[in-house]
Amino acid sequence: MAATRNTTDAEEPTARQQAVLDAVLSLMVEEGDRLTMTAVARRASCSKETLYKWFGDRDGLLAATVRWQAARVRAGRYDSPTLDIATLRDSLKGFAATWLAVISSPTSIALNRLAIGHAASRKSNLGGIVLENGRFAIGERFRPVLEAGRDAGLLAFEDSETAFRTFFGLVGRDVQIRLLLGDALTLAPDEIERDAAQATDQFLALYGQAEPSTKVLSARQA
Amino acid sequence: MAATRNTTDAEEPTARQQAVLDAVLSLMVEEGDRLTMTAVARRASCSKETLYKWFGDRDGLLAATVRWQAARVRAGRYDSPTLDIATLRDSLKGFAATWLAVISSPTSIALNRLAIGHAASRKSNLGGIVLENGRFAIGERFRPVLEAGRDAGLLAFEDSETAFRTFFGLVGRDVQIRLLLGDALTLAPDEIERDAAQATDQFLALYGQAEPSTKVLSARQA
DNA sequence: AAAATGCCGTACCGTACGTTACGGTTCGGC
DNA sequence: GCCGAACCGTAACGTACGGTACGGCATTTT
Repeated sequence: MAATRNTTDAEEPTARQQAVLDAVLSLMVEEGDRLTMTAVARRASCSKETLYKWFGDRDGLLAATVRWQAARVRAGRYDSPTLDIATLRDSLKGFAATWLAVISSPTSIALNRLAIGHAASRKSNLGGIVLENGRFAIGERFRPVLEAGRDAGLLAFEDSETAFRTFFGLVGRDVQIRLLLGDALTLAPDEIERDAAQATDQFLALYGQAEPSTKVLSARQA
Repeated sequence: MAATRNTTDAEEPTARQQAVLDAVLSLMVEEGDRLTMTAVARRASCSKETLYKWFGDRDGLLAATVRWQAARVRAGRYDSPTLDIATLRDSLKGFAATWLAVISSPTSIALNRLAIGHAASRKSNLGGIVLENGRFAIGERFRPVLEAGRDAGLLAFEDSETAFRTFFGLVGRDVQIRLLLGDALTLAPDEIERDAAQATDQFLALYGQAEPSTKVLSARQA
């Protein structure tokens, strides 16, 4: 209900158009707010007239950019949710690490800032598109993993959505809001791995079926 | 390090100025992006010249508004962290419920959207002010509660900051980002109570010293 | 070869908004 | 009753930016 447009109602952009959208992304990361149509045209070496012909108006360009970036992020796959605890843990940890890497990337930060600023106005919900391709998309891909874990007797929960929201909170904590507000928080790859592992252990301590006492202890450390 | 200005470097605004800042807040909630100086002057029944004399420029007005709202939210007190488990649980749950109520309030949403949009530009970090008075302020007030719990042998953790960040994640989950992006998520007071209780139980299951097996089970349900 | 199409670069228009300036009004002090 | 300060309401200015129009060049089509 949060998004009115799905992600497939527009055909794939041409190579030249993809170059334009990449220019928008780079400009967004570098200049943040100063994302002006003139600047996009200059960066992409195209005319404003072309921008308007291809994307309709500024909001259309931004929406196309969001979808373009979403298609790129959606690359990761997480099938084969096999049945032993080690594999499940790896799947969870992989999810967590991927998600942390995404939300801490400059592109994601700039994109979310833009969408949030847009949500303040009314028109053309970029926020809905971002939600649909970010938070909700990952939840949708996460559900089969959780339910396979439950079917294998490794996890116990009533509602997979609720369980996922807990995992989401354990993984993200205050990272996204701090980055969005401009905090100079940096996440090195090894930190991401460590935080992902901790969140996974904590999640398994809460929802795992196996004897969790040792997991609880290990989950207590940073 | 996230904020360059503290919250006490400006004297208390006069009653008339507070009325102006309240006008800014109400306008922010209603109009979102369309927060124009002319609109503020009209809403507050004052002249633009007065706005500029009192607050310097638009950013000064916004910064004063953020500080004014922060001073209002900071009202809640959480002392007397006594030593039994029931009181500790109540303190945690009270914290969680207050925080959920804050981040889901229209004022907080509008304020954070504004600050995040501002963080995209460079000048005058509203984001830092919001962080300092929101996320970091509550963490600072939370620390004594956690450490009292540890001193009483009820909690086990090495770093109180890390423990708090876990609690933060368990409480907030995806609520704030969804609301900021415009999702039509509503939190009724009884839902807040329930979610706060669940997050508290989950946190105690992870960090509590007492036998956690029953807590783990109760924390599994939504 | 000529016409057409697609696109770049740039100049231009209209508007929204931050900021300033100014005339008129209220009010406390003498 | 008068003065000056503070403040309201509004008009005016400058700029930034979304959107449009147009001339020129290259590639394709007929």
